Order: sequence, then structure tokens, then C-alpha cells
Amino acid sequence: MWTGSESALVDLPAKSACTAISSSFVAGLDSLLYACGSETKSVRFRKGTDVVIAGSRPDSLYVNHDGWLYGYKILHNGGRQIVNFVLPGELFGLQSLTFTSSFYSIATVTPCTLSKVPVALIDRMTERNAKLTRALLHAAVGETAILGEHLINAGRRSAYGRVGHFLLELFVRLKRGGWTEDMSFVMPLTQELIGDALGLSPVHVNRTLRSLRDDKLIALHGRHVTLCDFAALCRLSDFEGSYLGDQTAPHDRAAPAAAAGDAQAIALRAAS
Amino acid sequence: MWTGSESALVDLPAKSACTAISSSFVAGLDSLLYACGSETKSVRFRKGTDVVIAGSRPDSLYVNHDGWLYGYKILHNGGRQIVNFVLPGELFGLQSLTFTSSFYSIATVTPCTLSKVPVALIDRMTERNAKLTRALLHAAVGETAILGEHLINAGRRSAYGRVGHFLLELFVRLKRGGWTEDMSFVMPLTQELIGDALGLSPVHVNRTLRSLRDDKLIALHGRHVTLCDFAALCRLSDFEGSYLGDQTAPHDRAAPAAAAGDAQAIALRAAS
DNA sequence: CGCGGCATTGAGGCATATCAATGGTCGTGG
DNA sequence: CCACGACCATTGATATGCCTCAATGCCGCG
Repeated sequence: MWTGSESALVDLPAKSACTAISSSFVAGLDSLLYACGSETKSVRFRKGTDVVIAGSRPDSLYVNHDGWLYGYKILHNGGRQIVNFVLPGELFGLQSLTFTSSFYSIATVTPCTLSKVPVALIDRMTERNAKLTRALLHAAVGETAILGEHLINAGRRSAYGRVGHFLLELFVRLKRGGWTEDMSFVMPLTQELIGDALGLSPVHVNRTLRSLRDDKLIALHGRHVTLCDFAALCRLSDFEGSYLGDQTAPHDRAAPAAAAGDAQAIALRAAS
Repeated sequence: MWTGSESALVDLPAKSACTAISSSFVAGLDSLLYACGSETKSVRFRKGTDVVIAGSRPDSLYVNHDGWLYGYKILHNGGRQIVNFVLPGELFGLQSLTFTSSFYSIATVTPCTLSKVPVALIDRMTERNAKLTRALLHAAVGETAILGEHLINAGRRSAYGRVGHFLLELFVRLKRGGWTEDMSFVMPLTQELIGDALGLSPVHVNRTLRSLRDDKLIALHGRHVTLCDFAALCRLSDFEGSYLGDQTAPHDRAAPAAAAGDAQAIALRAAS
């Protein structure tokens, strides 16, 4: 077992917020933030606090610069289901554009710096600015792709497959923003959180992680996760990452010069 | 057991396609269909056929007029997960706007009349028409809400709760389009399809339906489902239908004259 | 009339949940 | 610097919800 200090790991490694935002697959959003800086507030939250409460009237869309959050719902039998994690550089709260109340609570896992954009502002801008609206549309569609994959996870995969798939997805999403190092990353989640995301009990998450470790597929050192055999993990969990990346809009496909990695630049242009 | 002829049930009751479409919560789309009728093709599919194949390059967005379809994915262990059902008056294929390949196959349950709108056309229109783009955005966000609820279903509810929740959701979604009668509706699904949607085996779906029937919560007569105790069903399955309806956009909330039921008219105006 | 698809029911097995106990690590305060 | 408490990971033992296999019967259709 790894025994070094972990204090530096709870607060994620420092990175330029700018890098984190622009690497988001909804990168168009940072143009938005610049365009209306006066109405957009930067806010900080400590770890373990609720940013949005289920049932309340939502009034903002958020860009998460550097922390981890999760959206969840409590059932009346006491169970909790985590619907999605919000990683550094990703946004959340799109539902506030369409619905009059929040379905999920959103809580922080780590300390977070968030940009808070009033819905009213977004609403005003989308009336005129079709390109911004398109960027938001792509973000929403990207979210459906991720949720669909989570549904497949919970519905039809074994615990082994679920945990494997989960780690692979985190890795790919973090890699986009440069939050990985080689084949490893920092995961500030408890096994209970993982269980609530995958529909497993915390002790079974523990046993499953142990199996993955015994099978030399992953390595754990404190909060550091290393994927030792990426290909084998993909195989056992039916992971096929295209639902995460490859965010090239149809009209961009026509321009062969635009490589997949340019999605960021494209979205930037789109929201100008 | 109900023994009447079922031939009329497999082909769902005839209704004006126009009614069906405009009752969709993405009602803005029918304006689109009118606006560019020449490029939009109306197509028919027999029951049990694939409309979209997973992995292929998607080139169209579809409006489903009168049938039932489902989106699914096959895992390499042979399992199938159904991600969503497409009911009469709903649209599908939004992912083609953002991704270069389809993640799911889409198949028909019943005969279907579909309007097929080329992505290129949508793409051209969304460049200029912010209101259409907003309608699509709202459709996409609505889809995330439904998928999130399905995830909660598969992850944290018992079989009993899942089936109950599933029937309630179908009822509410069908009711929007006028496809219900009192507390009952026609459900052209096999128990195997239900199982693949909920992450259950077909035999367990059968036993669960029997329990619900024994408990006088539902009644089944052939393909007719009747909800005998709506309130009790909601309680046991944590059902709270606001994630389905209530699709009032933020800027519409400001106008108190716009009741929830006017969402249709609003979207119509929006895409004009 | 026979065949195929689907619902139904029983029996037994397995994956995962639940309950319970232990120990490690960290933060806090004396 | 040490003692304490909170939180989390870990492991064992037991319980159970759901799955799998298997057989039967119903119904519609060719």
C-alpha cells in the first residue's frame, strides 16, 4: 500500500483554469464567459457541499474550472443514484434552460472554482446567436451520449465490466483536458461514490477493484489510478470511446482539414 | 385473459399524423417539415426492422408519426440494452447532429411512418435560425432528463419499482399525444423488450407484472395496460413526472400568460 | 393442421447485497 | 508529540433478488 502524504491529492494539482476550460468539449462556452464577464460570477465551493438542490428553481448554468462534482438523486427508500460526474473543464446545469425545477442535486467532491452564468443571459444570447445555441446543442447531445453509456453500464454489465468501463471513461474524459499523466490519473472519489454511480454496494466496489488489481489490469496507489492494460480493459467492458470524443459537427466534417482534435478550435469559432 | 382479435392492436389505432406530430414536445419540428418539404422524405417501415444501424454514419434526423421504435446496443457478451423508446410524435436521431457515427441501432416495434430530414439541411438551417436551434436544444435536454431517469431506474430500483416506473413513464408520454384512454393504453412490447430496457430477464419481467397484477396496481388484457392505482404506483417507484412535461423555456416563464400546455404553440412560433 | 413466437411457471444457482468487525490514515485538539 | 475521533478501505459470513435452464401452454398465422 502506498503511504505517502495525500494532502496534495485532495486539492487537485494546480492548473491554469484557462487551459481547463478551453479543453472542454463545450469549449465555445469560454467565449461566452469573456463576452459577458460582468454578468458572470466566479464562485468557489468547498468540498462536500451542494451547489444545486434538487427541486429548487435553477437560475444558472455553470462552468467547472478545476474540481470534481456529481449530480445525484435520493430515492425515498434511502438509495442514492449518481447520474453523472462533472470533471474539470466541463459544464453543468443545461437543464435549467428547459425545465423550471432541478431534478438532481449537484454536490462537490473537491474544492471547485465555478463560473456562474445566469440563465436569463444565456436565454437572451441564444435568441440572436445561433452559433452559441449550436454549441449548447452539441453539449446537450454529448451529455445524452454519456448518459446512454451509463445506462448500458448499469443495465447490462457485470460489476467487473462496470468498474472497468467507469475507469476508462474517466481516463478519456480527463485526458482531453490534460489531467492525466501517462496511463494514470488522480481520482478523488470514495468507493461509496463509485458504487452510487454504478448501482453497486460500496463493499462490492471494493472487491471488484481488488479483482482488477489482482488481474494486473489496474494499479491503485492512494488516489492514483493507473490503467495497466488499456486494451484488455476495453475488451472486458465493451468500451469504445467514440461517444466521448470525436465531437465534430456535421458541417465541419465537410472540411477535411479539421481533425478530431480541432473540435476545441471549431467550437471557439462557433460561438464567436 | 382477453381473447379478442389483436390484429388492430399491432397496427396502432389510426390517428391523424398531424395531431401526433404537433403534440410532440419537440413540436417546433413540424414547422421545419413544412418549411422544407421538398427535402424531407416520408418513409414507411414494417415492424421489426432496423432504421438506423449502430456504427454507420448517420445522415438524417427522424420524426416518428405513429409507431413505436427503440434504440439499442448489443454487447459482445450477447446482452442487449435498450436505451430509449421512441413513441408516436417524438423525434430521434439528434446524435447525428454532433457525432460522425451512430452509437445505437434504432429498430421498429410496430409499422412506422417517419419523416426523414437530412442532417445537412438541419445544419444549414441552424446556422441562421436560432429559434429552430433552440427547439432542438430543448429536445436534446429533454432527452437527457429521460435518460437520467432510466439510469436511476436501472441503478437503484427494485424490479418491482422499475416496471412500475416504466409503465408510468409510458403512460405520461403517450398521454401528451392523446394516445391513452382513461387510465389505460396500448403497449405493443414483448416482455423481452421490457426486460432489455430495464436490465431484467424476460422471466423476471413476467413475474413482476404478475405481482403488480396480484396487488391490483395494474391490469393487463392482451396488449392493453390499465393503471388501477396511479398514486400507489407513483409511491412505490418514486415517480415524479415533471421530468417529462413542464417543458416551458426560461424566457417563456417570464410571460405568465403562457401555461404549461402552450409549450406546443411556443415551439411552433419558435421555429417559424 | 402444424409451426413459431410469446407468456407462464417451477427449480436451482449465482452475483451482488447486507451485516458486522477490523485496521489504516488524517485531522484536530490537548 | 501524542491521543482521540471521523472517515474510509478491507475482509468475512450470510442472505436474497434476480438469472438461467427447462418445460408447458396459448395464440396467431401460413
